[in-house]
Amino acid sequence: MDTRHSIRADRGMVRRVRIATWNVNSLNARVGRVERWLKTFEPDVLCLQETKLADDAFPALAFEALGYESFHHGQGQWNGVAILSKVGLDDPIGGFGDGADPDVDARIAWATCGGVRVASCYVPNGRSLDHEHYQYKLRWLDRLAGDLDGQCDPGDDVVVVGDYNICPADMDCWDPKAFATQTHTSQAERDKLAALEAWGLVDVFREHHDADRLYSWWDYRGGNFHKKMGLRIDLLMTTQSVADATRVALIDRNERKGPKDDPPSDHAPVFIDVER
DNA sequence: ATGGTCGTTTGACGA
Repeated sequence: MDTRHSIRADRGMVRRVRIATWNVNSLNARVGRVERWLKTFEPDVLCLQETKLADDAFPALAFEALGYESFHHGQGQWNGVAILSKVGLDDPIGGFGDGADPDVDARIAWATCGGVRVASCYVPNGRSLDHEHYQYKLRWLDRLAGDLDGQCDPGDDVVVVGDYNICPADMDCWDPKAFATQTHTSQAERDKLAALEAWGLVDVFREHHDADRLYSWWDYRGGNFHKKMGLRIDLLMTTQSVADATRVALIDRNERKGPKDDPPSDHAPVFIDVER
C-alpha cells in the first residue's frame, strides 16, 4: 500500500509519546467516557485518579481491548489511582515505594512506561487549613518528594502527574481572594510544590501557557464551569528532559461538559505530547 | 458563592 500521503503513516514518523492525567471521580461512573477518550485522543499513557474501586473491580479487560496494559492501586469506595499504557508498563508499585509504613489511603502508583518513570498521584485535599487532613496533605507531599528522590534522578525522564489539589500560582485560581482562607493556594502547599521543583520537576503545562487562565477543575455546584470559576490543580510535573521535549500541553475542557445521563467528572483531562 | 452537585451510598459526608 502506498502510504506516502497517509496521515497515519506521517504521524508514525513523528515519534511522540502522549501522556495524560485525569481525575475521573469514580471510574464506575466514568468508564464509558474514559474508553471514548482513549479512542479519541489515543494517549500512550493515561494516569487516573479517584477510581473509587477495589483492585478486583478495576476494568482491566476493557482497557486491554483498547490496547492498554494497566496497573491499579485501589482501596474501594474512596481514592484509588491507576496507570494505563500502550508503551509498556514495568516495575509497578502501588503506594509509596519508600518501604516505610503503607499510606492510609491509595493515592499513588508508579510504573515505567516507554522508558519514562511515571507516578499517578491523588494528593490529599486538605479540607481546611485548620483540619488534621491539611497536615496529612503537607506530610504526604514531603513523602512524595522523598519517594521521588529515592527512585529517580533529576536527569532521568520522569513525570509525576495527577490531582495535586494545589494551585501553583494565583493565576491558577479563579478568585485568589476567595481562597485566601482556604486550602489549595496556601504558601505551605506551594512550598511543597516548590520543593519538587527544586529537585528538578517542571510544571510543563505552565511553560506552554505562560499567561493563560486555564483551569482543570470546576465545582459541580452553582454552574461554576459555565461561569469560568475553576482551578488548575491537575498538573504534569516533569523532569527538564521531558519538559524540553514537550511540544504540546493541553487541557481538554470539552470533557467537563455533558448531559445528566452521561455526567462529566468535575476534572478535565490534561495531557502533553513529548517528542522522542 | 459560606452552596445551588455529584460521588460514595440509603446516612451523612467528602470534594
